[in-house]
Parts: sequence; C-alpha cells; structure tokens
Amino acid sequence: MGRWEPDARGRLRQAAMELFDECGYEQATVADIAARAGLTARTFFRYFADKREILFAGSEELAVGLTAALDTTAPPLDAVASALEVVAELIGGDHELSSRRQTIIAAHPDLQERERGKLAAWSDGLAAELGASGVDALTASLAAETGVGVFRVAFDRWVAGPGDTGLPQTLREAFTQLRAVTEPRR
Amino acid sequence: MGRWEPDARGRLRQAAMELFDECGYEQATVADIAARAGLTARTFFRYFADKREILFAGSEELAVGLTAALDTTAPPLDAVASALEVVAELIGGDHELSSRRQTIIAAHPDLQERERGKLAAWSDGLAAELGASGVDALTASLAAETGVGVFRVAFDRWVAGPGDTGLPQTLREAFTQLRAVTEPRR
DNA sequence: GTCTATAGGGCGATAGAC
DNA sequence: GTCTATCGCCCTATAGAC
Repeated sequence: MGRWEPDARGRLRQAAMELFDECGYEQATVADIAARAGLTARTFFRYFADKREILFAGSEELAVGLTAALDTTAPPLDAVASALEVVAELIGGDHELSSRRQTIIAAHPDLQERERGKLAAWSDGLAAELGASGVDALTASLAAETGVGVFRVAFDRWVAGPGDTGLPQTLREAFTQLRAVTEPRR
Repeated sequence: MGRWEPDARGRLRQAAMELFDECGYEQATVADIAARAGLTARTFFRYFADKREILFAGSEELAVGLTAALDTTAPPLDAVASALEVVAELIGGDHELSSRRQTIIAAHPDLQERERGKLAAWSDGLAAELGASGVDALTASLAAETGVGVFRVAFDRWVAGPGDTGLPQTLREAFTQLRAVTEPRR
C-alpha cells in the first residue's frame, strides 16, 4: 500500500458532487472539497485546472473517442453524425446522473460557458480531422459545427425529458429533422 | 456640470482597450482600468459584472436587433439567415476593430468561453422567437443553433482573412455551403 | 507546501441633483 | 427630504507564484 490513499482524482470528484448536492455549487469551496477528500486546496489544483473543471472530468476522453470514431471516408456530415452517435452511447447510459449534473450547470452561467467550451473543442477536433482527410476547410467547419449543434439540441431534449427514449435515438431524430430544416425549397 | 465626468461606462471601455493593447489582457487589472478612467475598481463592477464583460459590451443590443430582425413568416432557417445577415451588416463595418478584438479573445480561453456564451444567447433568443411564432420546438432549436453555428464559422473566416470580402457576403456563402453539406444523398 | 495578488461581493458613507 | 452615482474599507475564494 502506498503512502497516500489511491485515486485522489476520483475522491475529489466524489467529494465535490456530494458537497454540491449538500450546499450548492458556489457554497462548496475548493478547500472544502479538498478537505473532504483528505487533501489540500493546492492539491486540488494539481488535478483540476480550476473549480469548474471538476464537473467536466471525462470530457477529454470523450473528445478523443469522438475523433477516433470519425469515419473519414463517409460524407462529412454523415461521418460527424455517426461519431457523435458513438459518444451518445457512452453518455446516454445514465440519464439520472446527466440530469443531476445538468441541473447544477443550468443554475450557473459560468458552468454553462465551460460546457459550451467543451463542445466547441469537440467541434474543433472534428473539423481538424475532416480537414486532414482532405475535406475543404469551410465544409469541414460547417459539418463539425452543425453536427455538434445538433448534438447539443438533442442532449438538452434528452436530459429535460424522462429519458425513456435513449440519447442515441434522440440524436438520430434530431439529425433527421436537421435535414428537413435545411432542405432547400423546391 | 455635475460632480462626476459623464459617460463612466464609455471611459471604462476606452481605458480597458488602451490598457489591453499596452500591457495585455491579463496584465491590465481592473484597478488599473478603473484608475485610468478616473474611477475605482468598486465602481467598475457596477457597470460590468466581471472583467471579461467589458470586451462584450454592445452584444446585448445586437441580440435585441437580431430577434427584432427575425421575419417569422419565412421558413425558419431562411428567417434566421436573414436576421443574422442584418447583424453581419452592423458588425462587418470595421474589420480592423473586429480583428484586434478577436486577437485578444483568441489568446484567452476564458474570453472564448464568454464569446460562445454570447452567441448561445443569440441562439436561445432566436429559438424562443421562432417557437413563439408557432414553429415546433425541435425545428426552432435546430434552425437557431445551426444558423448561429454558420455565423460563427463565417465570422471566424472573415476576421482571419484580409476583410476585402464583406462579412455579409461571407455569411451568405457559408449558408449556401451549409445547404450543400446537409443535402441528402440521392 | 506556503505565500500572495487579484477577482468580485457586501455594506455603509458621501456628495451632489431634484 | 429622496434618489443616484461613487467611494472606501473589509472580506473571502480563487488561482498562480515562489
């Protein structure tokens, strides 16, 4: 056994979620969270760049999985839609958790901004990957930006609802509707 | 003449832009900005909720103008595109200013997050307006989110470029390309 | 790990305009 | 008197420097 309890990162996340539930996001200070995890505030910042970031841990892995799931031989928007569906499978397993998390985020503009930033990073990653595979820059940006926008809409609908329709299914429906919305008049 | 110089808000903005140019965004403290405007830090926060906000003053008026320009009798995405074009006319007049501002924002993730938030507010406003005019919620959200995404892509291309092609024109091109990207295979 | 600067909020005092 | 803009001082938490 090591000198320190293992999984400091996980303990911090656990402590944070507990305290956010008990006292609210703002009331729970970084020092409080660290103390409950048996650590100091200084150590908190070794694991998370700032206080907000602890609610978005895991987003990095999703971003990596997202670009990895991108089939660059398919038409750009189809490729983006399929890759996002993979992510939807991963996230969509726990409607209860997503819902609780979203409730906290919805109450704090700072957190909403951070979430937008995370999704923006997905978009940038997708656009870069598409561009690297020969898609022209404008098309790549539009496909990535639009696809992630559809994901955001679908995710919001899914967390707001009862969750009996799965996230991947909600996402597919949103993409279908997007095609209708962008259909040129004839 | 009053006890105070007029237009404290404008003086703060002026002082901030000067100091950001001279010392960079982070180096210029709120106290510095306020002092140059002949005010104190405490007063700064009466006018701007936080330091970042001073770079986004005026965004509120644009949001209002955006929803006001929305022709709710047109098909949703067309309506959104036209309204955004009006905003593009307003912003697109000063490529030099937009470029300088964007350089500061690009260097600071915090500011990028804030900018995303401002555009998200545009999107929410558009979706709400569309919904109020009888468009179903999913369609409204998708049209608004997608349209603002196209605007973001177009704006980025415009500020990165030399600016000889106007922002409204760049935006129209991006919307045309969006139709191609979302075109179903036949 | 400790030390420190800055962001940002709370509250009351002040000095005018009306 | 009321209202409004500003200041001053104290405070805490964040986040970065040492």
